[in-house]
Amino acid sequence: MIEAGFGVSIPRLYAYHRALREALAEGRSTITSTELARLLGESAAPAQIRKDLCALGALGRRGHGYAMKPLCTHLAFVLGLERDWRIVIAGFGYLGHAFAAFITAREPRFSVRAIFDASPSVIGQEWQGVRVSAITDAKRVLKDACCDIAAIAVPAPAAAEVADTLLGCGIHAILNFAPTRLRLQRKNGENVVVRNIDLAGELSVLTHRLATVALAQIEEA
Amino acid sequence: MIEAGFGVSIPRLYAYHRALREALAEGRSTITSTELARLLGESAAPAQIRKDLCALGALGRRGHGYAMKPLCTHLAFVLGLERDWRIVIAGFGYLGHAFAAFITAREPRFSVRAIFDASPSVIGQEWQGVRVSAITDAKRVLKDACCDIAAIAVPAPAAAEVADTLLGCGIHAILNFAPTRLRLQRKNGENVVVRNIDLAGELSVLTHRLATVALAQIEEA
DNA sequence: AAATGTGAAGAGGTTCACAGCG
DNA sequence: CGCTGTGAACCTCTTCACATTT
Repeated sequence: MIEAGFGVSIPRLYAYHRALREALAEGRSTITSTELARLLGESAAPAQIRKDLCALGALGRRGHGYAMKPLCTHLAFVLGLERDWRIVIAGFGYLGHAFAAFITAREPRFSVRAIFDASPSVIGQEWQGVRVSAITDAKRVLKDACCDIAAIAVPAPAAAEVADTLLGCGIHAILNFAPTRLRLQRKNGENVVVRNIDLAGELSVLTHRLATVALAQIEEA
Repeated sequence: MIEAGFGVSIPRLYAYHRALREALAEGRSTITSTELARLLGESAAPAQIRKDLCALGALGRRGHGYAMKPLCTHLAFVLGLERDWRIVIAGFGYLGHAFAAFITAREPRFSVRAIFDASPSVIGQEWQGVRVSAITDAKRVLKDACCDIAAIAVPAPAAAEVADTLLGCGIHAILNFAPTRLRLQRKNGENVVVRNIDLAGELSVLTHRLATVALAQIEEA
């Protein structure tokens, strides 16, 4: 029914979903592609929105626009956001902490069920009722916690090994904050999803632009 | 000399730079596009690397490969990483803290020079010698601190206003962690560069894939 | 012989423009 | 008449294949 590579960008669908959720709170019941585009800002084109939504099945009424509530529900379904998800966090420094706090506060359908850290001073502590364990206990802890998604927020050198351990425990989705492209040996054909969040890489885009603009201005003068 | 949109992806250049820096530590002095691709993992193709590097000016020797040190230096120059950069952090919760700790520990050329927060209990505290101020003091604080790049780690509703304030104080580059696409009124033609880091959006890519795979398996059976 | 530099082919995603419906 | 749905044009980025150079 729903294919993986059907030419729609998932982050974009998520943006639609978020905008709709916010607009729904204001009591509107129907919306056009043009209005939705305006909500999303300059980056969005109406034609793009129509094409995306159309790819999920015709959800609009010509001449009227889209019924917001069904659309929002359907987007949530496609994005997998109508389910609850259990998260394991590997690396409970500031970043792991920040991520835990973020999803707990903001995304009610995500819950942190397991936490790992390498530091003996952190192991044994509790966060919101979840005990921090050593990664060597991963197998035992995850058998009970039954997590779907892992967030890796450990130092770069440890990331690859931690990722392999987690995959071995049945994790199939990874959000990787460590500044390394994880190269996972995709054993026995299981498919694993990884998203990398590369802070230093993003920063370098900014510095590149700043440096380039500065150069251009010098040249101009 | 260096153009902005010359068909090269900056994150990719940054990945090359990082890989080279790591490889340099091992004492090699020359590297081929194929070897570099192997260092980067499955995502990289030798032809792509050659094309990218070629676009920066011919830096290799046919039959031999690329001299690593000059290449690394040149990449750093293009990325703007040979300069020092001053960072202001808006929002000093876990995420702001995590970002501050990350760049301080890992990126010697980036330094946190100003911190803002809305909470009275945080304002007045110090972090590594930097005092946390109220955003209302932005003008005064930033006049002294002279920052280049802002990281916005405040709650979504506050993000747009904070961003505008910072732009008004001469900031031209923003790393935005708030789950909102910032719509900046680009006043008087100044160009501002924004990178969004959308944790919830990245998560939704994972949930989408997990949900889709689960569906496919049900269908199979 | 070996690996770069690069035009040409290809793939993927975006925008256009208009037919089709309500 | 208004807005969706959608094939076609378009554009950007990636991959291929080979001429070129050391």
